[in-house]
Parts: sequence; C-alpha cells; structure tokens
Amino acid sequence: MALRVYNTLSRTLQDFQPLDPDGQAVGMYCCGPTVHDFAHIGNFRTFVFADLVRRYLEFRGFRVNHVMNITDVEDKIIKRVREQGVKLADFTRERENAFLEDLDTLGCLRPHQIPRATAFISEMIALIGRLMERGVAYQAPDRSIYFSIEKYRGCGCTYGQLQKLNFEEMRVGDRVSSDEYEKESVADFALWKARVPEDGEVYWDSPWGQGRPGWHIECSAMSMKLLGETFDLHLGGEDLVFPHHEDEIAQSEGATGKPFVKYWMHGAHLLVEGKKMSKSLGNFFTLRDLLAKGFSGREIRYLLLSAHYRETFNFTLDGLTGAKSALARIDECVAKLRELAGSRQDGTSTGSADELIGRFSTAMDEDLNVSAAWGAVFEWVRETNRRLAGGELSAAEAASALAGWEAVDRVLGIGALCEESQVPPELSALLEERQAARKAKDFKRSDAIRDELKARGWVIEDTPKGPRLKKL
RNA sequence: GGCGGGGUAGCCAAGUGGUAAGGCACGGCUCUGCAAAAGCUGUAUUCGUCGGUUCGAUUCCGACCCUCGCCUCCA
Repeated sequence: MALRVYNTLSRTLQDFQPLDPDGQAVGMYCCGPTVHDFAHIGNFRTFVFADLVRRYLEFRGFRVNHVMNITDVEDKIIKRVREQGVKLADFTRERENAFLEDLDTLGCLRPHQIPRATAFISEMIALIGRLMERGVAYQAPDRSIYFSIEKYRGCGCTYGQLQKLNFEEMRVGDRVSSDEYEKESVADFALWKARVPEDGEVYWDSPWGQGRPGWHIECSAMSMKLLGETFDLHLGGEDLVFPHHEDEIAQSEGATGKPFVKYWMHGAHLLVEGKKMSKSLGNFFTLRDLLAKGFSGREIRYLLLSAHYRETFNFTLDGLTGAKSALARIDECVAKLRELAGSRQDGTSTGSADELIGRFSTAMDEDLNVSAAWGAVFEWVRETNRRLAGGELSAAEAASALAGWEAVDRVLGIGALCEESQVPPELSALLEERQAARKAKDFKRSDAIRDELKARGWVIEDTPKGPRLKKL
C-alpha cells in the first residue's frame, strides 16, 4: 500500500513519491505564523496538521526535513512596533517564543529548521534580482518592485496553477491597499516595498533603494534556500492557496524556470461553535485562552486531530470536554497494560497490536484519514480491555500491545503529553485509612474520606487489586 | 458574479453501488457495602429535498434548498 495525498495542484489523490532517487528524503515546508500576536486555535489547526503529516511520513520511513518560517516583518508588526515604540526584533522575538511554547504545549515536534524572514533578506534580494533580470519584475514609480503577471505569462508560464482564476470576473478593488496603486496591473503583487515614513526604522538597503520585502517572497527565498529549487511538499492553510501560494509558485518558477513544489497540501479552516471565529462573537480563542479555561494542550491536540484535515471542522468547548473523556479511555487502557507488562517494556508488536498498526496505516495512507485511524485505536482499546478484564493477557502480550500503541502514538502524539500525577503522601495515608474503615464496615467514615479526597481533586477507583487514586 | 468545500443519530465525525466506523452524551449490565470520570453492552429501517439511472443508491447523474470558504498580504 502506498501513501496517497490530495495534491491541490492536480486536485486529485496521488501516490506520494518523493523526488529523492532513493525515495527516502522528503523536503517539507509549511508556512508559519506572522508573529504580530498570540496565535489562535485556527492557526494551530494548520500547525498540528503539519505535525501530523511530518510524523506520519517519518512513521512510513521517510527522512523528513521539516521547515517552518517565522514571518517577523509585515505591516501589522510594523504598526505595533511603531505604536509601542519598541525594536522590531524585541517585539517579534517575544511572540515567536510564545508561539514555540504553544507548539510544545500541543505536542508538535519542533520543525527541523525555523528560519526567520529577517535573516534571509539577502536571499530575497537575490531572488528579486533574478526576476528583474528575467524581465518578469519591474520597479514602479513608487520605487517598489512588483511581479508582472503578464510578463510571466508571456514566458509561457502558468499563473493560476492552484486555483482557477478568471481575472475578468474577479472583484477587484475592494481590498487593494492604497500603497499599491502604482502597479501596472491590479493582479501584480509586491516583491519589494519601498520605504515609507510609517516604516520607521524597519528597512533594509537594496539595489532598488531602501525598503522591505513583500510577503510572498520570503517563503520562496527561504524554502528554496533550505530545501532546493524544487522540493517535495508544501503545506499551509487553505486561505493561502490564493494569492500567497500562487504567488510563491510564480516567483520561484519565474526565477528558476523549474517546477517549484511537487505536492501542495492545504488544511481547511475551523469554525468555533459553528461560526467563523471572530472577536465580536466571543468565539475567538488563542491557545492560552483555552488553557486558562482549564483545558490541556493534549485535549486540544486530540480535538484538532479528530477530523480530516480537508474538512471544515467545528471546534467546540463541548467537544473539548468530550476529548478529555476519550483520552481518559486510552490512558486507562495503556496504564493497565503498563502495569501488567511490568518491566517488560521492550515488546515487539504482535497479534492485535499488529492489527492496530495495520488498520491505522491503512487509514492514514488514504490521505491521512485520521478519523478512521482513531476508529482503529478505539476498537483496539475495547478489544484490549475485554482481554484485560478476562485475564487473557500475559506480561509479554501486554508488552507487545504497548509496543503497538507506542508505534501509532508516535504519529498521534498524545501519549507523551500525558502527565503522570504523583499522589501526595498525606492522600495515600487517607486512602489507607479509608481501607481500614471499610474493613471495619465503618462506611460512614470511609465515605467521608472519599468525599474529602474528592474535595481535594482526587477520585478513588476501587479495582479488584485494591483502590487507586486518580487525579480529577 | 467567478471558483471551491459541506449537509450522515442529541453533539462531533468516518465511510460504501448491496444495505451505516469511531468518540462524546444517554440507557442497561458487571464490579462495588454503596459508588465511581472503571469495564462490557445497547441506541440511525436511515445518510438535506425532489426526480433519474440500477435488481439494488446514503454512495452515480440532474434539479432545488441550506451552509461555509477563497476572489490580493487572513492558518
């Protein structure tokens, strides 16, 4: 079975076959955040999706080079820097650190490389230079450099590879910002923006005068620098299809004359409580907002991973509560397996664990059908619980089952986020006291202790092997 | 107006030309002195509406209704 992915370029499912002649190395680029504020839950859906792609490719044995940029120069950032009277780097570094912490909270593996746009200005200038040389870019009277769609098309290149475009039918004008009126054509986009007074100290020198890069150019420059002029996989949110990714293709192919990216994958947006997120509706959440409500990164990750990446997903607080229960079911099962396996944690998966891995990969191979993959996980949980309850599992079999779970969890990334809570000694003492009371049939006392523990946030679970304390 | 997604149980969400995964919630049962955010188990004659193709459609085709996204710097 081969991994198939939906390629936005072809609008079909295609077998995933990396450019590497050995079929091992995969270059993967995901458009990262613009660090003007804390990222919201919608942003994170895309990054968790990218993490899933990377992890699954690694699961399938590919050697992935995962690159994600940080956009640390942009209109909104410049505006805030000016308003707050701080230095660009100080402002953006703070947001960037918060963002990376958030990624950790969500159990996302750090991309192998996290380039900042401002560290690649010379590469961007070089790329713009190539476009000027090839005659597909021009300097307008406002001194900014623009990419000419017409000239690009004149070279036999295709503009509109990711989305069918019909310029005549497009609603032009609404959102064309005032600083771009000197373009030759409304479809043209900025490669280099000439310095204006509002930019303050945020500018760089270039052969065309002082200024700063346009938005799209950074991704072309950084991805080609780090992954080569043609690479395997480019990801991003669906809203980036046009214009951002279309323009990346134009800039890159316009400069190199080579295909830019083999597979484009786009994650759908999410709705929150059935509506598009907006601050006025009160359904706009940053990761930190949700943590403050008492949800964990793990629950959020699970919920974000519960639906297929190409479907709009309805993210709800109820769903988050449900995620807690669903995860507890897995945790219970895994904890019981650990207990039974004891020190034998070097198991190789056999039997039902192999079946789990098989069903999991079959699902994931089909364009990352993660919902079906979870289905396989939960059926395995039920079957494992059944056998656990029936005392049918040996320590070796438990270790084998664990090995199976750990294999799929290296993709799902849920287990590592499970915090083992230590029971405070005074609570253990209370638990023992309750046991003594129960033995003496002093149920009034034992129930009082149970209530006491509950008030302290711990719930007792009586098992055939004796009572256990679980953090509420 | 152009382009592209969706409408499957109370909620979330897979899927298939042959009769509906999984999760949450809910009910039953087991365990328990009683419990339990423990375990098992049950729950959609039905997949937006109306037509068509077919032995058979939720799945294919057509029309319609509703909904969401993109259309120049928003993941």
